[in-house]
Amino acid sequence: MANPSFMNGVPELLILRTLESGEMYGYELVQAIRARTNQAIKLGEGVVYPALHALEREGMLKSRRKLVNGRTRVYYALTRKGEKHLAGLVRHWQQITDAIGLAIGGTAHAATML
Amino acid sequence: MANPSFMNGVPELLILRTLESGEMYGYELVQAIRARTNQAIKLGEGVVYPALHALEREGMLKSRRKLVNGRTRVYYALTRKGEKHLAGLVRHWQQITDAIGLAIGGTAHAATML
DNA sequence: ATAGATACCTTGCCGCGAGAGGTATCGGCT
DNA sequence: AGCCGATACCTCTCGCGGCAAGGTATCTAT
Repeated sequence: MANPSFMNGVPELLILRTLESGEMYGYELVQAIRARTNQAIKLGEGVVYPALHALEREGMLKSRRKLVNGRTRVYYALTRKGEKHLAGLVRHWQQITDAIGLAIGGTAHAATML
Repeated sequence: MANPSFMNGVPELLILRTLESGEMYGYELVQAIRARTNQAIKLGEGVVYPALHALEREGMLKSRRKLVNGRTRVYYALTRKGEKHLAGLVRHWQQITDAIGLAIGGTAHAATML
């Protein structure tokens, strides 16, 4: 409860970051993330939609409904609060990966990577 | 079961990688990881010990008991299988972080540098 | 003697992420 | 007309990883 496993919140991070380039709707977001990560990370709708709802509930996002071709789309956009939150998440993620990269990369012998 | 949340297995990775520089016992491992990550990542004993047992069960590690100063220590060392497994984990982790770094780093402008 | 470090271990909880399933509309194919 | 795949939204439940907390025992220093 206090420490939600230092590794969590990546989907949240990805969603928020992707939304930084402009408002998007859920379905679009799912594919955008897939594309942005070169298919390496595929968040399903079962991850994205609930996250979107939670994020909006917390005031990180605001939504507006739009009717396009008879289909309803719900566009989400970052709020100021969401932007600040995102900055923190990015910083945190960078810390984590730096730390792990340190532990993984540099030890006794240099890795023969790349 | 098929896809155990692309983010999992980091403790496992850290443990295996730390063990690469030589055999260690659980308690030592906990502190070593703490130190190697500059206190950024602190795996508790409740994470490390079960992981160690599982890893041994799977043949990634082998252990030997050693008596030092009247205290029992269980030293764990990588097996060949463990080494191969570790290599895979590292590769996978690099993919993930590259992908996320790509999505996070390059906002609008593509970062497909060669 | 008491407390803290060393060293091992297990239990139970919980939240995240994933899959599967559900509704509905649109377009293309036959 | 009928069908299917893509588009677009949603929710439920399950599994499991990671964590805190708790439990045992020995050694050392006060």
